[in-house]
Amino acid sequence: MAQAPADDALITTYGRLVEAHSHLGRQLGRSLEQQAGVPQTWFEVLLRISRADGSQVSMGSLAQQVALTSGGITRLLDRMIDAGLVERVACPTDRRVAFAALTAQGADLLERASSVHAGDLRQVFSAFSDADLQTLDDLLDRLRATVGPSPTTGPSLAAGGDPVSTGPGGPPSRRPRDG
Amino acid sequence: MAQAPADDALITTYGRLVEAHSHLGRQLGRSLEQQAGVPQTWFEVLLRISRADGSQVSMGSLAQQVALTSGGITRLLDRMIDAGLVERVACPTDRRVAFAALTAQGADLLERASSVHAGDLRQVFSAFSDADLQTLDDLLDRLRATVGPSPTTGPSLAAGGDPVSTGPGGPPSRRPRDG
DNA sequence: CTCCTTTGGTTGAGGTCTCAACTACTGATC
DNA sequence: GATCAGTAGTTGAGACCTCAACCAAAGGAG
Repeated sequence: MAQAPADDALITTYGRLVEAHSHLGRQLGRSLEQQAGVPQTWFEVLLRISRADGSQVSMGSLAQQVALTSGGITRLLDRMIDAGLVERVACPTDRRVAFAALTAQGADLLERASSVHAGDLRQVFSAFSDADLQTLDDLLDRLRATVGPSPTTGPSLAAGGDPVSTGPGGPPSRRPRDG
Repeated sequence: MAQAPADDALITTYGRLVEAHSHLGRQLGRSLEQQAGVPQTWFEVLLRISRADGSQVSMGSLAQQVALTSGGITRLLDRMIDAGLVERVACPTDRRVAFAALTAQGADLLERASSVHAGDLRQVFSAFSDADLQTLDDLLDRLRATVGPSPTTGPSLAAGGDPVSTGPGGPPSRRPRDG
């Protein structure tokens, strides 16, 4: 385990990121679910759709934004459609493409959930100054930029208009480990 | 969505954190798996065990550190034990407790994987100055601190075993950083 | 010592995701 | 216009996780 202390520090820094995200995510997700009745994944989808240009996004773009594979997004949307929150809209210019759009009910729920989420975040960030937040935004953006969003099986690029950016795709492939 | 722009900004900031984590995580996980043959979850576990006091951790503590429920950690360990990387060690003073410890093979794998991981991280952070890293560490620590470690089904709080960082909650951590 | 509450961990049932194979459609080439 | 490679999305099988019920041991009260 004797590695350069600098490497160790990097690993630890990354560990901080992972922990910050997982702890926050768990807490915020729980709150969202209890107070607004929406799983955090659903909220994420609703938000992305509403922020997209024309309030609709292709499945592929959505998949990238929420870090799911195309297969994953298909089923997630299926469930949300069953719940009456979103609907599939056929693309008029490319019949392969399916857009996701909010229903009135979905938009309504998003609004309520956003309010809850914002409240939670205000608490979480209560000890952060505007400068802190700005710095954090900057660092996270740079971090995000180092690696292109590289999820998915399928789509390659997203259409614009997302809250938190979009970008080119990356290489797939993976080997499962048998147990 | 008539909400205060400040709220909107917070939501977006949090979105950045989520994205930074998910994109990085996916990429690093893939690399780890391809180059070292370890799923990133396993790596995380190996690392936490090795860094724990006495190179052993209780299941509960481990569960918290990797953000899994107790049920989840039980099975994860089962798989890793099957693979010969870790072993369960009975606690001599409390027969309810099971410790996880590395086998020689596990320690070996960890060492190789750490090297891969550190290399990846060096690339990821290549555009970050020492000051940047320090700032990032600080911000993430503060973020982590706003919410206590979340409850995982079962254990309420674990003994010791600070995450992956240098010091337990207290003062903002000092990072040993050298070229 | 016995009862009872609390805590650590494991197990069964159910849910969501990834991977890989497959269908449908587009656009380029001949 | 027919062919073929590439792209968008869906679907089946398998992996992994969470929730909740459960067992075993520890610790305090009577």
